[in-house]
Amino acid sequence: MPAKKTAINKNRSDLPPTPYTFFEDVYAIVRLIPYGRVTSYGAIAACLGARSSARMVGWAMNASHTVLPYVPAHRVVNRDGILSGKHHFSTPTEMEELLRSEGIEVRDNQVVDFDQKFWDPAQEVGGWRL
DNA sequence: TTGTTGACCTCTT
DNA sequence: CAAGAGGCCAACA
Repeated sequence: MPAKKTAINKNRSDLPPTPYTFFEDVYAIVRLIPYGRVTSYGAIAACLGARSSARMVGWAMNASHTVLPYVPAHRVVNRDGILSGKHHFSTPTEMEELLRSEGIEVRDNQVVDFDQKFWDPAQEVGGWRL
C-alpha cells in the first residue's frame, strides 16, 4: 500500500496509534549507523517514507538523550554534513570529540569527506518496515 | 486551547 | 543560480 507522506504514524496500520512510533523508528535507524559513519536527518526521514518530516527527526534526536539503549546522535548531521546539533549535547564539543574518536574528521563544524562517510539508511535497511 | 518553535528538506520564484 | 516559502508534527508556553 502506498504510504502517504503525511501523518507518519497514522498510516501505520500495522502498529498501534502510539504517537511515539516515529521517534522509535528514528532511534532504531540511528542505532544501525555503523561505527565511523554518519547520515543525515533527511535520509532517515526518507527511509521512513516521510521525506518532508525531516524536522521531526531532529525533534526525535532532541529526546534521544533520555532514551535507552544509547542512541549515537552524534552520527546524525544535516545534509551539508554540518554538526547542527552540537549545541544540544552536554558540552558543545562533545559531538565533535565523539566523531573524531571514530575517525571522522571535523573541521569548522563540518564533516570532512562527508560523501565518503555518509551512510544511507535506505541502502542498508532496504524495505525495512515499509 | 491556540500559537510558536524547532538538531531540516524540497520545491518554487 | 540564489533566495524565499512551504511543509511536516510533537512539545511547550
